[in-house]
Amino acid sequence: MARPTKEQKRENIMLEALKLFSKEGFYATTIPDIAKALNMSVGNMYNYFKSKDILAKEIIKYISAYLGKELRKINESDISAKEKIHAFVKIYFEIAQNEPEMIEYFLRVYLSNREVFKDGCEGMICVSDFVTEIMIFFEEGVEKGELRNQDFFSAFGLFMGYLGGMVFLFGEKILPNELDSYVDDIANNIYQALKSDEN
Amino acid sequence: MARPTKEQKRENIMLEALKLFSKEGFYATTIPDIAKALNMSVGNMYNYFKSKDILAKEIIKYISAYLGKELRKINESDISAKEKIHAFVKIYFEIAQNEPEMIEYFLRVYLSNREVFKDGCEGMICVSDFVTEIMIFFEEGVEKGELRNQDFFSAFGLFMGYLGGMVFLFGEKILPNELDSYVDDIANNIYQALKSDEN
Amino acid sequence: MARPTKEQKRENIMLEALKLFSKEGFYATTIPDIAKALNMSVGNMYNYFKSKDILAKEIIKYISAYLGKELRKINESDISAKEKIHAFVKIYFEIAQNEPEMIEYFLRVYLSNREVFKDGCEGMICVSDFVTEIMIFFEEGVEKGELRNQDFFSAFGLFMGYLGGMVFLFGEKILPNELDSYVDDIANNIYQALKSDEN
Amino acid sequence: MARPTKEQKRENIMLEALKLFSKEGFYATTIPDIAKALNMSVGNMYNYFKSKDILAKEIIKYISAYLGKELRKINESDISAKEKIHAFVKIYFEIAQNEPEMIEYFLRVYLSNREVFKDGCEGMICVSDFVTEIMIFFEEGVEKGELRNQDFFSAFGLFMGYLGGMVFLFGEKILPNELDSYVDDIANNIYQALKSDEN
DNA sequence: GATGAATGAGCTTTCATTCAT
DNA sequence: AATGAATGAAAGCTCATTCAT
Repeated sequence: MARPTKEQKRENIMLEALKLFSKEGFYATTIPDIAKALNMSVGNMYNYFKSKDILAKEIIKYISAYLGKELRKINESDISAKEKIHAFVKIYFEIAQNEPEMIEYFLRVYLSNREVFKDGCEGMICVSDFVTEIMIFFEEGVEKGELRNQDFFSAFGLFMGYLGGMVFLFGEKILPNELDSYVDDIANNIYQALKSDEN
Repeated sequence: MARPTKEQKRENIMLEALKLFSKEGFYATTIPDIAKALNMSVGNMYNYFKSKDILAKEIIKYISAYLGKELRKINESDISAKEKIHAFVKIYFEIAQNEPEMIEYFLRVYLSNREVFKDGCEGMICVSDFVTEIMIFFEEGVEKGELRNQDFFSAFGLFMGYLGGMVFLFGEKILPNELDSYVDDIANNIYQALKSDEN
Repeated sequence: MARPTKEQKRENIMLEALKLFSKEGFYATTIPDIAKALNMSVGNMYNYFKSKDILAKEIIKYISAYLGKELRKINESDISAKEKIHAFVKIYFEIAQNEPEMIEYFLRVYLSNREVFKDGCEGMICVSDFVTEIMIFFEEGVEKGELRNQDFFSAFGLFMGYLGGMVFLFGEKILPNELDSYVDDIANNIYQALKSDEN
Repeated sequence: MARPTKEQKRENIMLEALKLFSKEGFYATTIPDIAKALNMSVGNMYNYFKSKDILAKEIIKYISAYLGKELRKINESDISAKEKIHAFVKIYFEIAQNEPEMIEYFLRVYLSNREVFKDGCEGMICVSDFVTEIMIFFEEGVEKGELRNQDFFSAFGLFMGYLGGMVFLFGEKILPNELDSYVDDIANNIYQALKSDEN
């Protein structure tokens, strides 16, 4: 078996840290915890990421790129805005169910620990890949007359807040059913909220 | 001037801690920070709250009760579901704008630091006052035929996620306008999503 | 026995740290070392000095004030410059012999670890009490015609370098005799170097 | 271009380390720092010097040999003790001005970090080349009746302490003028202090 | 000889909590 | 109730040194 490259090791570390940060919290996860989970020495961790904060920032960029790529696929497909919303919700919940760490990290680490991301992730710098795709979806929908022309942030907040809220409830084990059983309802709710009056 | 009662002092401490926790983060705020802001000794703080975690839990209950009371007023008023939604959004954004600590605490301290609230605030125990009112609103709306009879959590997630998301964007200074300028749009979006098909 | 005041404790810590720093070196002495020598917890040390660097800076100021006070006594006495030089050398060597830490600290910690004293002790800020007295001595001697009017730094370098060098040799156990046996020779050498031509 | 011999590489490393140790301090300079400055791997450094301490000791020997050689030239020239003192001071200050690392290393690394040089450089073992020349100068001067017959260490301390002190003041940027402008004053001061009474 | 990833002990510093007064 | 000095475990991080390649 070939030895992993430095880049692969970096990714390994990010994935493990992602898991721990999202599950235990950023502050409750120590560098030794991460190192131990990776069977790696503490000192060596610092050969890959110069600080815990930098590691956290790299992870959110990684997630944003990952989610952004998924959304781009949907944006590029030749379907209606309504169908795209459904596809968005579906993929989002699939990820939340199968790789919950990513969404949890977004909600519980990135959105919450402002002090950590203050320097270097101002505004939406570190999640631009992801946000950009939402923006593209929305603007194309408006252009084609499928969506109502409202303030982008109203629409964005609806999307992300709604989905995030559901995943949060899921993570808290408050939801009585599996996430995917909500896809239709929620996609519909979002569509009702965003569609142009003509539809 | 009468000496404050023990209960009043407790509230004072909670309000100050609320401010600091929401602004600086739970972990970035130390007990000495809170004590200093209150002109109080560290040791004495522990006469009122036995630990930092307990303080954090008391605060979320306090907020839930406060917000719940506001919502109850709306629920008890004799207006349509559509108007209630508008009133909800309005009061929520007003609070977020004038006393942002409460909502910020909800989003950034309570929702994010699971490890802190794990014991004692499982599920929705510590926010039940608030959640209950949303539930009442929703069920009455459905009963009266104003709202579509969908899964409660779909509706709840929409409400709380959407509003939370907007306040988050506001807190990040990403929103180009003041929060109140979004009230109509958002109330409308929510209503479109929740209303019964007959309307 | 009365409990020591906070100021007395600060002084205690400085004296102990002074001893250790000068004997073992600044970097080879750890905060736990100092705490243990004082029967004190590591954490409590930080209630008195916010960092190791700050502690080091406070110590040099303390030493400078202490030595400055000794020199002032001599400056204020009504004796000739030649006698003052002798008294200077004598007291300096006495201190070096009885409380060697002070002079050693000056030579081995303060003069050597520039990186530590960079911020806050630029130039002679932290040793001004001491340097000022040397300056007064020199200028008065010149004024009275007892000393040659040469560049102050030539004279200062002679004084401090010479005495420092001797103490250094003593500390290294290179000197075959006790320090005080050199007092006459050295005082004489300095006087020969500084005296005005008329004498 | 011929490949450098192992000995040349060793010297290269010493010169670079000398520069860094004297500028940044022994403890503030890491082995990776030195390796990077040399475009060399950390591991390979250890093929030339078995430890950081050993490197430091080799450097002081190197400096002592270098300075000793300069002094020998003066000692071997056919000039008076007074002229030799002047030549000593001149060359010392020239080196301090043009290659300040050497003298700085002597003052700030060797003299200060006793713990590092403890084993292997006791007494004057590692600086004997240099000290020997001072000794030769002094003894010849006494023999020829040019210098007063006093304790060698009094004279040595004067020499090295004085010059060291001046270089230190220079390094601290406290001196108002360039070092060479002090040569005459200082050489004269030293001569006045050491000359035999007959002169 | 040369590389640089890996090790791990040990450092400075923080902070929730306790407790003598 | 009130004080704040004291505790000590634990964190993030560094770095001399080793070693497989």
